This record gives sequence, structure tokens and C-alpha cells, in this order.
Amino acid sequence: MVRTRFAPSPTGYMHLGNIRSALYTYLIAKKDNGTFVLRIEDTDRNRYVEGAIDKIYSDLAYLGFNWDEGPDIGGDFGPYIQSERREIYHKYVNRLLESGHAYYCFCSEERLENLREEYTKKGLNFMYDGLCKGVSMEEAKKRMEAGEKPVIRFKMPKVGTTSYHDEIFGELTFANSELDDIVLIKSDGYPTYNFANVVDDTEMKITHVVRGNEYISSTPKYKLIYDALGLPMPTVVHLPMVNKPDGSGKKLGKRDGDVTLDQYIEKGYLKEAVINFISLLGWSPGGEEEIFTLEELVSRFHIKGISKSPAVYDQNKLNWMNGIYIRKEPIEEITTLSVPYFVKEGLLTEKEAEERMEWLKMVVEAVRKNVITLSEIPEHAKIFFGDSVVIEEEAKEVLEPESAKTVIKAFCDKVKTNEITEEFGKTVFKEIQTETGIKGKELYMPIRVALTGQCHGPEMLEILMILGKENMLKRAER
RNA sequence: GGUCCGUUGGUCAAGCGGUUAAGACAUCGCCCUUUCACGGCGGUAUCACGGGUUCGAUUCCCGUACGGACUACCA
Repeated sequence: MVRTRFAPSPTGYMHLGNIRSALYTYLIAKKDNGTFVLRIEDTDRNRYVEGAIDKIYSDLAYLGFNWDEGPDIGGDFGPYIQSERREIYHKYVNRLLESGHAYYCFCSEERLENLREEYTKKGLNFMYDGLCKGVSMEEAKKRMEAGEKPVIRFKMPKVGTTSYHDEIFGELTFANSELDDIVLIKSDGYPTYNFANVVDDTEMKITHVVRGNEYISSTPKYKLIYDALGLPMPTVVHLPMVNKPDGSGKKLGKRDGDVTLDQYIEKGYLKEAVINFISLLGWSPGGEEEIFTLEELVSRFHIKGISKSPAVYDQNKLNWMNGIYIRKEPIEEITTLSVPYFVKEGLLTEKEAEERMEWLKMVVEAVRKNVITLSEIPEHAKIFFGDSVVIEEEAKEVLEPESAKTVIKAFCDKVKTNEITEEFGKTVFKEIQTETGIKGKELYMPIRVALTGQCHGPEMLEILMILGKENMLKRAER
């Protein structure tokens, strides 16, 4: 039974990188009918952001990454918030203390700082020098009673090598002499991320640890902690990074502009498109298709398809894909989603949108082919609002010739005396042509401009149907 | 600096010793459309470099170059 976990820290909003880890983690669990666990890693009290946990819940739920166990819904291995699991970490660290794999360290930050400076000056890699390894348990207890607040460090072996197998990168080996005596428990009693992960992944019976590849070089340390505890390390899957599109080769970070989920949604991207797009950032389905729903991704996903090299975020492709989804999703859905943008542009109130939903659907249907985001819909659709027309500068000359006036007059006459049906739309131009002898561009363009003010736009038939008799007369007869 | 990882067109990528080196985005051209799009068809363009191994390397090995990650009482 596969069990994976998504373990964000509540330090900010969900952004592209987060969403991608969550997605891959979710897919790896679900493609095997496994369990997807949500765990909150809030052991850093200094970076805690108010409201971030609720935002994580709502973002994940919105995306459809439904978790089977988590802080809000419980599960057999709770609590799922690290700050509530302190006794558990201490239970484990005591085992390490007793077996001699860990020790109290009373070194001040100042000493560590000096040490670091010293090392850097010599061009060496800083590592804790192990000064407190010599402190006996008795002495440690005495000093703690006296009010000192030590950290607990792991005693790394100094010789030999440590290897582990990564599902994506294969066999990885590191020299133990490179591994620092990392802090397990901070002086405030909270565990570090490193230690909390080992304990929680064990306790929560996580089978596949999915995380960014920035953890590749700390994984041997985790491996050694598992070893010291006599526990097996879960399968690890290190995801390739996502780089900025500027050619710098640097990873895409929260600071690189608008990458939070909210910002994508606000700009008019569909969550289906965002999910589909990021699924392809570092993973390939192998075949030629690449438009997938979440459900399809679940069945298509396979770890072997994840690449080692970083992917560059490509806005063009996202745009293209969003356009695909805007055209593909049911018109009801797209129309409903676009209402806020109409409201924002002052074209409609929400109440009006509700009352004129059928009409609005026709409008959205007419313009959805032309947009890449929902937010562009009102811009294209505004020609259908109101009963007057603003003639674009480049469209004005279309109306100049005598023939244009003739055509528009003929058109108005037809509109007046007929019901506006599809049949009417299909025949009216032919009739005008035979009656006036004007054809081609001279026939269509003046009417288009008279009706919309522009030389381009949706098909004439759609324009006629959307505008309707009254409105067309108001616009064209002047 | 040290350790580790990566390198197929502008971008995402398939490939897993013998291929005309898939496909997608972008780009260009054509068709469709009496508009703009959508859609369809086609073109341009890729194995970082140098050594091996092999009858044969994009594929395996070793270097080099370039890029990145890590190097916290942050996750």
C-alpha cells in the first residue's frame, strides 16, 4: 500500500512549486490507489504565517488534491501538525541519546558564528567541530538544570560512505566525512525539519517520500538517522526543479512574480489548465497526447516518466493550454467563471448576469475562441453591451462609401420586417446582395462595423443572434 | 571553495547501441474563414565538447566546459 505525504510549512501561499510537489505526491499515491497524507510542518515558530494553514486546505481542495488523512480530517497516525507532536520526537531522540548516536550541544550561536568564520576564511566547508561530544550525560543534566538550553545533535560517522537509492536519480553515494552533526532538536525544544521528517514519515508509515531535489544532499544524513534508529528508510523520489524562464538557470521562486495559485486564478487561468501544465513540467506521459484531466493524470502517471534535468517554466505553453481548456470546458462552466470579470469591467452586475445567463452564454461562446484567459473575455465581448457603437478609428473609412450606406439601409429594412432567426441570418446577406448588387467586403464590412464598431470579431450570424432586433436597429439606424 | 546532480531544437520533451532523432509550445508559410480567431496542413530548428569501449554511439565509460542544488537551532 503506497502512502505519500505532502508536507508544506505554513509560511506563505501555495505557489507553482508547491502545487507541483503536491500534484506529483498526490499522483504517485493515487495511481496505486494509495493514501495521500497532508501534514503541516510548523516547527519554525518564527516564520509562522497567520491563516496559512487554512489557505493550504482551501487551495488543495480547490485543486482537487483530496487528502485521505490530515489535521482537519484526522487519521490513524495523528496528530498531523508537527507542533502537536513534540513528545513523539522526544521519544525518538531519547533512543538516540541512549544509544550514543546523539548528544547535547551547549555551544552558543556566537561560538558557532566564529567557527564558521574561521572555516570560511580558510576556504573550508563549515562543520560543527564536535566540541560537545565530550560532554557527559551527568554534566549535561547539571547544565540544563542550571538553565542552559542545549540543542541535540546527531553524531555522524566520520569515516566510510553512505549510499541510497533514489527512484529518479538512481544510486547516490556520499562520503560520511562531508556530513555535519546536524541539529535534531532545537534549543526551544522543537525538532528541526530534518529530524521531524524522519520521525513522522516513520510513524505515519510513509512509503514514498516525494520532495524537491534540493534535498538530495541531505538525504544521506536522514539515511544515517534511520540506520541509527534501526528503521528502514522509505523510498525517496527527488523531483527536478523548475527554473525561471529568463535563461538564468535559477530555480523559480515565490519572489519571481505572479506564481501563487490565487494570482493565476485571478488572471483567468483555469485550474485544470494549471494542473495539466505543471504536470508536464518535468514529467512526460510518453505518448503524443498531453491534455489530461486530473483523473487521467492519475492513471497515466508513472515515476519513470519524471526527468532528472530541471524544466524551464514556459508561459507560452501555459497560455496555449489555458486556451484549449477555455474552448473545451462546458460553456455553462466558462460563462459562470467569467462573470466576475464582466462585473469587474462594469459590463454587468452579478444579478444581471444571473438574469441574462442564456444570453451571456451566447456571448461567451462567440468570443471564447479568441482568448487565452478568462479575464480577456469581457474585452472581446464588450461590443455586445449597450445599444450604441463606438467606431474604431481604422473602421471609420468602411462606412464612408455610398455603397456602405446603401447596404446598411437595406439591412435595417430587413431587420425591421423579419424575425431574427438563424434562417434570417443565413439568407439576409444574399438577399441584400441581389437587391443592391453590392457584394463581398463592401457588403459584409459596413454591416459589421455598423453593428460592432470593429473590422474584426465573431461571426456575423452570432452577432445578429446576440444583438437581436431592437439592439441592431438602435445601433445601425443613425 | 567543497560535496552532489544535471546537459537532445528558443522552450517542454520521446529515445534507452543500428531511427529519415517522435510529439507539443513558440516561430514561419499555406489552406479554411468575404473579418479576427479557432481548426487543418507543411517548413525552419536539437543530441555541449574531447577522449575512449564497440563493427557501430544521442544512447555505455572517463575527462572538460557550462549550469544548478546543498553547505542554518529554515523548511
